[in-house]
Amino acid sequence: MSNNDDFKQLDSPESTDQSNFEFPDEWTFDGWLEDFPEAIISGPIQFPFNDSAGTSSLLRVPGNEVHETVSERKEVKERYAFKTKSEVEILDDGYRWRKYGKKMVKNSPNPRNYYRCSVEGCPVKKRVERDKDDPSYSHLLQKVNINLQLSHRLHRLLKSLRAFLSL
DNA sequence: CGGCTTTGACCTGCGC
DNA sequence: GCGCAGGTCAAAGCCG
Repeated sequence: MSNNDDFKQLDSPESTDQSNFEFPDEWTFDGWLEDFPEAIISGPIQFPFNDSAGTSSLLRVPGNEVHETVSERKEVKERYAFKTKSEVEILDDGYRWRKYGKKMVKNSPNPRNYYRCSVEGCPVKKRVERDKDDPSYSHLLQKVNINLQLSHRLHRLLKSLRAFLSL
């Protein structure tokens, strides 16, 4: 599987509203945490690259199954995982989030919070959990259908990634 | 009053 | 089948 080809399939609509989106200064991205079990199980592909926030990493977490055609891939719920450093639980990423659940999870002193996009018809969900070792970090796992709108943040990360890969 | 959070209950998948 | 853990639901309450 070619990583570059894979990402070329992720064409998301870019509305006028989204095009001017900028990262808040408080967002910093760090390297991927090795101990994020879900990503490791799914077979992570890591793409290090730079953007305006400094050295960054984006981890795409594909489904366990390999889908060879575009139509098959469109049925897959894509997941994106981040580690962000911020005291703020919900960053302004252009979505309106509604919290729908909170659970204590095994092997972590911190609860995991579940959010869904509160705009009608918007299928995006995310999970946010504080790092057990450094509470100033949050793990964020975002689920989005690839043939629907990506978040502003993902969109920009993907753009940076494409630029990096095309060098 | 509308939109949100809270929180216990419920559902589901998985390992044994 | 059973128990556990993760994910979701939905009623109640809060707040601007």
